[in-house]
Amino acid sequence: MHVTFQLATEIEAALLVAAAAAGLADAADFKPDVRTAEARHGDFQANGVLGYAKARKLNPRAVAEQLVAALSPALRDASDVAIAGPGFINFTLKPAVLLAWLRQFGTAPALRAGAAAAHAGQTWVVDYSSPNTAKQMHVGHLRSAVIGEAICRLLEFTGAKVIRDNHLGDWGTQFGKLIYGYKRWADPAALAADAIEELERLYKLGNNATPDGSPELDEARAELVKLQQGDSENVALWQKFSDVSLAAFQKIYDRLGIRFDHNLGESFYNDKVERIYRELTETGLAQESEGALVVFHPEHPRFKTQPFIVRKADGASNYASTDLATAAYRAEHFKADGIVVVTDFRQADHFEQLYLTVRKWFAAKNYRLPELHHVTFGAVTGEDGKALKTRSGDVIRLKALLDEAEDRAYAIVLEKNPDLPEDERREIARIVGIGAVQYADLSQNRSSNYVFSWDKMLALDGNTAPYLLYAVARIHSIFRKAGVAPGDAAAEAGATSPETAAEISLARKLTKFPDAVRLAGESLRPHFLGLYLFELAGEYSSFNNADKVLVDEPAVRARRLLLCARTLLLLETGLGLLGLRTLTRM
RNA sequence: GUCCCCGUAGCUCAACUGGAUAGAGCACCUGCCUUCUAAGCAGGUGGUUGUGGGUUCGAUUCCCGCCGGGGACGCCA
Repeated sequence: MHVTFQLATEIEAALLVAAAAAGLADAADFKPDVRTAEARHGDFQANGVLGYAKARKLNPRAVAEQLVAALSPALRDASDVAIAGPGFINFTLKPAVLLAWLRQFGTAPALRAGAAAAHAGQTWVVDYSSPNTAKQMHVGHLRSAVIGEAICRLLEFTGAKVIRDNHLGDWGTQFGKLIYGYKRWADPAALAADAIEELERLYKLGNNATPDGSPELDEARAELVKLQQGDSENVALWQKFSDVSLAAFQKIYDRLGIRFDHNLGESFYNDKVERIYRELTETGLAQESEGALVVFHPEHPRFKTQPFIVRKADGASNYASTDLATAAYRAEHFKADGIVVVTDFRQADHFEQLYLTVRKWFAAKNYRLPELHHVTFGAVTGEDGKALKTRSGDVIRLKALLDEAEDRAYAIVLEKNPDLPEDERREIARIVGIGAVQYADLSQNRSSNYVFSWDKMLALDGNTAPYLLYAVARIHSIFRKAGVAPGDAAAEAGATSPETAAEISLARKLTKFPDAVRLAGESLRPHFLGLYLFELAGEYSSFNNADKVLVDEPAVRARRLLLCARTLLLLETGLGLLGLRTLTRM
């Protein structure tokens, strides 16, 4: 039997054929709207009949009956078809079809090939994490990094060439103060021990020593001017700041499984802004206002009066100028088909103005316009809704958060599995602890603020990474005991179609993986995949509890081993797409 | 003042972008380990989806008005 990766798409196509065959009035306008259904209704449901019938003042159930009568024999053989409610068409796949799908998409390459159609041949630039240099990363930097990496992996899996670009905050007035502090108070021993810690201290000293209106502030500004004019000493210092910062960031990124292709920060675009001023002016988009160069958007309720300032009155560039230059660079140099920027929601206005401007600018110059996306999330705050602080008043550092996560996970491992070797306990603690932190951000879809809580971030019960990892570990355990590798062809050879309620329920869930990946990829919301994996792990756990795998009957054993192998494949693949590592034992 | 986001069970969150009886976890209660890992499974208690209208076959979802929380609004990024 032939099955496709996206069964929903296959059913949708069959319904379109049926619409034409049934002679529906303007059948070409009929949109089947097939989606995954709640299990009690079937595997997939077509909702399109309702809207179609309503627009033409037809009885939706009668239209549904016409369509069902005209369905291809292949689809009628493959599924139970039922008309329900006001006019839904429900499709429940037969066990033999479930088995066929599981056999056809039984390997990682097969899954990847099936999913790759969505963004095949496209190049996407993803801009995420983007911390400021010379400062430690804190918990506020976590979400962009975790969500951004998951989006990268989803885009790659769905066929795109992904360019990971860390748009560092590595330019601006703060460097004058940092250089001022560095030249006076730098402690070589502290720099050697923990460079970024020392840079933070020097920045604070520099900042405190240069209050508004002071001659010290003029000196700090002079340092900045020297840097901008290419003074060799200051440029060398700036380079050193960048180097030690990136090295420190990479230690965090390594723990999160992140590696950037480029670190093109604001400094990279600093000399690419003249063109922006010129082209925005010559296309009539920008105008002088109070000495600055600004863009208004007359069609917009607020941006018709709220300016997008692309050049300051003193002639200097700002965030807007470099972001415009960045968009052009990504479109032209990387030939991006899509650009994704991941930041917290407070920058929503800025990006709305930016993208409005880019669209008009590119249209006026006849440049090829990539898809432009701003992926937002809520800010991380303390219990009081204000910026997050520890008891001592400092922000919580990302390193401390990850350390704490591993420590808590280690304590649980010691309690649950004291007999494992120490090395393995540590490895489990790393994967479970970091995974819990990642999943805390990937399991929810909220643009409201995120109130930080250690217990929430490091929760190990319920809808968390450990629950998913535990299901993975249990499946590995079964294969260890069976003495075969997951996916072993001989072990699965005699598999029959799923039969028991738990087998069928699990098999049905497995076939929904493509829909979860599609949904998460198209909407750039990884939590849809997280939700699916959680539900899949739940189905597996129920199955694991209800049906013993390693039984004597060869056909039953084979089909259950197949179900285990596919569950493992999809859980490991899916968790990998979210950026989590998995275990074989825990 | 203008505009944006958010408000769902005691708590933390879902709800496939308008679909069917709004679902999970935590907490609380009842069962299940001589049986592939109990970091688990089965079940129970818990809802006027902030609020009042509107749109329609159908609204947590869209529109309007309130209430509450957060945010952005001319030279920071």
